[in-house]
Amino acid sequence: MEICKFCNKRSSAARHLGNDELEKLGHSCVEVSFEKGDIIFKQNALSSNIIYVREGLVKIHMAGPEREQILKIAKGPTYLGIPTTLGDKVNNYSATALTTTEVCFIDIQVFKDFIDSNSDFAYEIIVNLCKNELGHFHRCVNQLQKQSPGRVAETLLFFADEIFESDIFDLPLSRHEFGDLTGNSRENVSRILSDLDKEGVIKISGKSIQILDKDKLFFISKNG
Amino acid sequence: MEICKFCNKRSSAARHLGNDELEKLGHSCVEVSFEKGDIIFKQNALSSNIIYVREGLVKIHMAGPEREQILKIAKGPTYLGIPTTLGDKVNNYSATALTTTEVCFIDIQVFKDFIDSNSDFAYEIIVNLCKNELGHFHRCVNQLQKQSPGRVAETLLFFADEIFESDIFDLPLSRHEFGDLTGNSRENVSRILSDLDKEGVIKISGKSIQILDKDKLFFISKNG
DNA sequence: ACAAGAGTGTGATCTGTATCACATTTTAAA
DNA sequence: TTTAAAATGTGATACAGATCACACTCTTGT
Repeated sequence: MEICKFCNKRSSAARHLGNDELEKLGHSCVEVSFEKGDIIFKQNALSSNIIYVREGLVKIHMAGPEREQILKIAKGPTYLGIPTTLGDKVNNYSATALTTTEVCFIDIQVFKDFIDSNSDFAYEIIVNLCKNELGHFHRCVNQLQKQSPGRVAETLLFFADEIFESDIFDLPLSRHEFGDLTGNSRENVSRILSDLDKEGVIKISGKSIQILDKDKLFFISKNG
Repeated sequence: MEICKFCNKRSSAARHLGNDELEKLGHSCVEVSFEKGDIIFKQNALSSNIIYVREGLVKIHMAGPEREQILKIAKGPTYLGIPTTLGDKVNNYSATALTTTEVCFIDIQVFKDFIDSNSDFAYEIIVNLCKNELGHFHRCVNQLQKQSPGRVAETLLFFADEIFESDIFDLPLSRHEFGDLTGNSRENVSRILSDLDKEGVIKISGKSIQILDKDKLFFISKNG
C-alpha cells in the first residue's frame, strides 16, 4: 500500500510525514469515489474516520431549527470534518458531494498517532483548524448582517474566485440549495439572480453563470 | 516564577504539562487584571500572545459590514483567541472584558514549544479547537434561522445555564450589546424582553433578570 | 417520444423587524 | 446636588424578504 507515499495531492500536514508514516497511512487509508448527490457522512451518525477530499466539491450542511443550512462549500484537496470527528462522538453535520469526488477515509487512531508522534503534523493541523475558524467567523458575520443581494453577490464572487477561478462557471447548486447557502428562499434567489442579469452585472442561463461587471458585483457584495 | 505551577485554574491542556514546563510557562507568562469595558485585545492589532482568561467574563466581537457583531461570550477559565493568534498575523476580532477579569498573556513561542514537545498538550488544544468550532456552527445556524424572540430566549437560557448557573442573574450587557449579540436592534430587544415580562416568562428590572417559566422560555427558544 | 416529477421564474400578498421619533429613566460628571 | 449625557421603553411607520399561487421548463425514466 503505497498510495499515500506517491499521492500527488498530499495535505500540508501530510507533507510533514516521513516515509514510514506515509506507509502506515497507506495501510489504513481507504479511497472511495462519490457521485454528485452522494452523502459522504451524515449528521448524527457515529464519526469514526477523518475524511480527506483529494478532488471534488462538497457541501457541508446541517439541519437547522427551520430548514437545512449549508455551512460551507469545500473544495479538494482538503480535510473534512476534523472538528466533528475529534470534537464529538457523533457527526454534528453532514457532507454531500456536489461533483464527482475522490475521498480518502483515514482511520482516526492512525490520525491521532501522527499527532502524537509528529509535532509538525500536529502544528499544521492546529493552524488549519484556526484558519478555518477565522474563515467561518467572517462568513457568519457577513451572513448575519448583509442583506440578500449582498449575500448572493458575495457567494457568486466566492465561486468565481475561490472555487472555479474563472468568471464563467456552472453553479453546482440548485436554486433551493443556493438559498440554503445564502439564507434566502428559493424564490428570492431567482429574483435576485434575474435582477442582476437585467442590470447587466451577470449573464445567466440555467446554471451557467458569467460575471460581466465584477466591480459592480463586488460593490453589491459590500454594500447591500 | 512559580505562578503557573501552583495555579489552581490550569487549563485541561496545561494539566498535561510537567513541572519543568510549568516553570517555563511561569517565566514567560504575564498576569494582568482588566476592568469592565477594558479592551483585552483589538481587531487588526498584531496578535503576539495567547490569552488565557483565569477568571471573568469576556465578549468576543468583530466589526461586521453593518454593525458590531458579538460572536460569543467567553467565561474563564478558558483560552481566548488561539485561532486569531495562530491563524493570522493580525487579530481578526476583539476581546473586551464584561466584568473584572484576570488574564494571563502567554508568549506565543512558548506555546508553540509546548505543542512541539508535549503531544498531550497539543492534542488537548486540538480537541478544544474542534469543540469550539462545533459550538460556533450551532450558534451560527441558530442565529441565522430563528427569529428574534427565539434568539433572545436562547441567549437568556445560555446566560442562566452556562454562565451564571442560576435563574436569577444580572445581564452583563446593555440592551444595545444584547442586540449585537442576538442580531437585533436595541429597540427590538427592549420590546421582546418586556413582552416576555408581560407574559410572565421572566421578570426584569433594569439589568436584573429572573426566569419564572423556564419551560416556556425553552419552548420560545425552540419554536420562534 | 412521452408522461410525470422536479426544478424554476415571477407576480401578489403578508409579516417580522428595522427605523424613526420621542418620552423617560439611569448613570456619570461637575 | 445639579446637569449633561447615555441608556432605555414604546408607539407609528416603512420595507425587505417570506410565503402563496401558478405558469413554465427542464430532467428522468419507461
